[in-house]
Amino acid sequence: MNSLSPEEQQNVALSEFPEILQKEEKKPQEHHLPELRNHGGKVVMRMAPSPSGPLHIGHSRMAILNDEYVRRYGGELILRIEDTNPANIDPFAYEQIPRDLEWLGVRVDRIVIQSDRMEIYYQEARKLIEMGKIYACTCKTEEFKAKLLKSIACPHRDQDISINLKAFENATAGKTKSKEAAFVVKTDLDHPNPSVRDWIAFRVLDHPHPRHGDKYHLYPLMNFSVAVDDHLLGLTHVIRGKDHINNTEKQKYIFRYNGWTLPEYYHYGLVNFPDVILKTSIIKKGIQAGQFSGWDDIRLGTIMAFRKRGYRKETFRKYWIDSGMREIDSEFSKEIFNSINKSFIDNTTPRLFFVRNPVVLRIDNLNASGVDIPNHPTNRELGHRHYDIRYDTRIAVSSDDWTSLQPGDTIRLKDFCNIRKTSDGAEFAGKEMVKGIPIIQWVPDPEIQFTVYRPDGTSDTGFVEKYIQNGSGLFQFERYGYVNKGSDSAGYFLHR
RNA sequence: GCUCCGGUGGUGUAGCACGGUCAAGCAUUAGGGACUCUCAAUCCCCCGACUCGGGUCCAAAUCCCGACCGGAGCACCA
Repeated sequence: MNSLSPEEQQNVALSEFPEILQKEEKKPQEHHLPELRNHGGKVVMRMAPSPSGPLHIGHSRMAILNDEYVRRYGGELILRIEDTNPANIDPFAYEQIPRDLEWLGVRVDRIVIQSDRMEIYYQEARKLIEMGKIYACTCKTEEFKAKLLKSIACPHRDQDISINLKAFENATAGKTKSKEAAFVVKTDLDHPNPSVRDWIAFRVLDHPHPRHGDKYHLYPLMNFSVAVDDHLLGLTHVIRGKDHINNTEKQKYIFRYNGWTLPEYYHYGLVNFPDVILKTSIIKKGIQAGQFSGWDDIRLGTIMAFRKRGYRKETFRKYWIDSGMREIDSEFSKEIFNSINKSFIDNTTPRLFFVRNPVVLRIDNLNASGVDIPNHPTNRELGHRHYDIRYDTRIAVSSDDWTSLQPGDTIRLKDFCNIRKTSDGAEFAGKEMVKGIPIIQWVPDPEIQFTVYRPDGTSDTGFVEKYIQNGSGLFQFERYGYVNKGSDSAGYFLHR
């Protein structure tokens, strides 16, 4: 069977086992996301990154999952920038996050910045204080924790509402010192999970905010502002990482006290990214120390870095849709990701020869006047490139190829001619294709030095064809890999 | 330690809500082959999994219990 050509194989299958082919025609097995619960028509969804830095590959999952569902059902996708911790903000992120999302093809309908909504959180807090659901606590952090661990109420828990209100006004007015007071949501002191018992909703913090300077002194913690916004923004479904499961439990108390309807929650499993640098704190330090060139350093796992290397946005989407929304933790597969990416680029990417660690040869008796090389093995639309060849044209090959040969060995310069290695150089060995001999890439009249930077921090340098100057974007360097051109002399390695 | 969640081939998943059509599908990787002036693409073939032990049932990957393993959270980060 294997000795037949593909068409012959097809024919045999067709005549002898028609049911096999029919079966395959049934469905191309497109992966798709499950239906959402209670999605009565339109949905309102959100993604909520903190502006500690640009988005990375991990964020892309949440962005694409949410975007996919809003596209499917219609509705609204909100980008909510969660900047209620002024100590962990990189102002650059405010502008870069929307750019990252746009590049990913995520359609954001509305941007909400939490620090612009402080008065709303204060208002909601006052309401809950008046309802007796939030109290001001002036315990020391350690005492507070210790008590909760034993399910013991702290002395402030039942103090008069007027005291709590007064404390709140003092705190918002900046009359309270950091750590001197916190505002706590009453939940259930007997809740099995100690972290859900009476959790802190606001903290006093004197740290300048990049957007608001010293205007605010009392900041909501994530669980409070998220709950309030999820309701006020009309969220119908929330999709986020499993690390938020416990937060969901806490947030539900705010919904319950206000009589608000809960959104449907989904939590996808955590993804482990081996060998990918994602932590913004590490990246920041590295950039400051000059170890990384910036947020788009190709050694990083940021969206900017993937983009710089030439990945297609479609790859992110397909990868995350394929991964689904299961709650199991998983490992990011670079192999699958790259394979998906290749399927998007292969047919439209022009080929070029690149010889790293080059050896420049003069070929004795070179008998040719010119050569045309196709830019793609099957896609004719990409045309071809032409070189004039003289008897003394110098030719570069990769030493990786050349040094493995013995004098007398013959190889073929792809799409051109055969050469034979001699004791001190090379000689012409005919133009006709000889089956079975190795075929290598080559560069005539080598002039253009090119360096390929690789994501592992290494680089390769050699000669590339001069036609690199005529194009931009992606090339496939034959037998080497895909490279995204940065300039006429350097580029970034994408994948094989 | 406590709380919660989860365990399908090397990797990513489908199936599990309503047990039989699943001696388990797809993709990727590894291997073999066809084709090919790339060690690419394409095509064909092939290796490979329901964590374990009990239970319910005519029938369990699917339901129940236990064990084991893994993950997350554990309070002034998001």
